[in-house]
Amino acid sequence: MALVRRVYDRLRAHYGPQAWWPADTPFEVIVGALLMQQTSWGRVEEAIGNLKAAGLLDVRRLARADVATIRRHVRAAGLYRTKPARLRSFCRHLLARADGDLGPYFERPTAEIRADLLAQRGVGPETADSILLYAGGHPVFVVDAYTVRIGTRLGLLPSTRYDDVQAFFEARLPRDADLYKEVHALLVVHAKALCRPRPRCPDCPLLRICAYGTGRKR
DNA sequence: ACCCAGGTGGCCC
DNA sequence: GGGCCACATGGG
Repeated sequence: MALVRRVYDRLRAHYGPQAWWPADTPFEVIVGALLMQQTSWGRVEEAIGNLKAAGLLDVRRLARADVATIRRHVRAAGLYRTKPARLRSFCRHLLARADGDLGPYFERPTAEIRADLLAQRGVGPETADSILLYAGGHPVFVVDAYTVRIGTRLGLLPSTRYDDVQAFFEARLPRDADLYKEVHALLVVHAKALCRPRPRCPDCPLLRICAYGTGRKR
């Protein structure tokens, strides 16, 4: 049986269903994705909470707000000299491109949307794919540092380039957005729990799969 | 006092 | 193409 599938089954059995991304609306997912870079979810949650409390968690409001005002609310998410401006810039793009309406925005071929997202400042492959998958429901597999860490530790990845890792997983899983969401979420949860930079292997659910577990692969 | 975090863009060879 | 580096806050 395919290894990737087995990894998923074990993680799922160990950690249970994840139901990511935590957000009330697709727009909130987008804001979260733009803020999430190189910080922890708690900081993003705080930033989004601040925006929400200020009535700013809205495409038009954010598109019109002062960068300084946005910065005040999202400061805790770090990188405050880049993120606020990029957030506003992205909102302006959504207005120009789809009148701020995400329904139509996501009703195009995946590759087209992805190219459009990647053209925005501050949107790289992971952010673009997170938006596609978790806000738009498009079946693209999201790769992050954890995916690469676990994949490498399992001895699975011939290349660690983003597109290669993505293609690797997409080739080994049915093309299903909900499945992609769960697999990605489980990889993150597992990396946070046990697959740290210095791994703790004794009760790892991937024990006889991971090279760190028994010294054997498979 | 470190090191790390669900990246990205710029620069260098 | 691959390999560094800055970016900034807050937590362990």
